[in-house]
Amino acid sequence: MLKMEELSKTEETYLERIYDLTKEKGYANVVDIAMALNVKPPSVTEMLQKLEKHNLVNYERYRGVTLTKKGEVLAKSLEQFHGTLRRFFEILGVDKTIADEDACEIEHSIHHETIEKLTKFLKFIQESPKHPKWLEHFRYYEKTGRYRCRETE
Amino acid sequence: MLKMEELSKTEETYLERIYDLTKEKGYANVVDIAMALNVKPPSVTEMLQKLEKHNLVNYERYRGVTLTKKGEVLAKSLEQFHGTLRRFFEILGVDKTIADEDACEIEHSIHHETIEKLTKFLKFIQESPKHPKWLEHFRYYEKTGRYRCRETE
DNA sequence: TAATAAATTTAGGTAAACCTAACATATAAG
DNA sequence: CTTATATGTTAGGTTTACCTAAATTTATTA
Repeated sequence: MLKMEELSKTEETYLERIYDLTKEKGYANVVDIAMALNVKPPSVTEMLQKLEKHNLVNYERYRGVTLTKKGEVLAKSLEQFHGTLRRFFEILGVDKTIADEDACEIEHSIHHETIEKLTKFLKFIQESPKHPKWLEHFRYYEKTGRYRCRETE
Repeated sequence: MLKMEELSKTEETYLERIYDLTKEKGYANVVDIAMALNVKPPSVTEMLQKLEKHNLVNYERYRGVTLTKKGEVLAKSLEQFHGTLRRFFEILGVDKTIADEDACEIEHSIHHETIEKLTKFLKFIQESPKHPKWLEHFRYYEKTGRYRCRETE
């Protein structure tokens, strides 16, 4: 699997934004990255230089940025896990905006093993033949604190 | 609910360690906190001064530390959520050590709403009359990628 | 009780990630 | 094609959380 240990959480966050912008426009520019991350342009420039050192972006002063192959692979796997987390929180009934924010926070701080188990768990509950009923039961429990069906086993 | 927004993640982490040590020995001292958090004593002293400013600990130079009421209430709720997260990861099949580390990382970075939903979800799956069977099915799915029972609904 | 050892604090320094203000380059408009 | 505006970069500064080395205080023990 990918070695992400060497990247800081912040680097990963920038990488994802660059990936998103690149998907939209074919490249990413400083102002847009800054807006997306709620920071000022000089912070972006600084980070781009660091990302380039790590061979994650192709960066030319005063020109836009694109991801290297390595950067893209990493960004994709980050985004995939971000999605997993977000969907999981939404299933739990967390508000969409908050689910997204929390996914964003968490995706950079947990072990790969946990990511994998969570992904499998989400697939399990989403693809389960019992999925719709099961979810209804949870929603009911969530509101009332009681189990809808009492039959055991 | 508690306003945690004003505390940094690091402050919360120290608070929890102090809480643990206090439960064990009645108070916490600098060396033990430093060991538990894998930092050097001067970092602890610095943080204790900060925690005192926030009225979370009773701190006297060269003497030990104890939590204030405010600090204790906060530490308790942090620890409770830590436990919830850890148990959840363990249910998913994550290794105990990793589950604990990840719980520790996450507990300081997500919204209260998410914490609450997760807690309810954990109660739901743990107290469910179907709990043991349900878990078996997940473990089976986790290993084989297939659902054990095929009956729908 | 004086001397040594252990624990704690202070002083001063580093790295990451941010900022503002000033400067440089690129783009667009006259 | 030159100037005005956009965008991007550099220089230098801040904050947080860490560090080492050098005091200082407390505890131990000879």
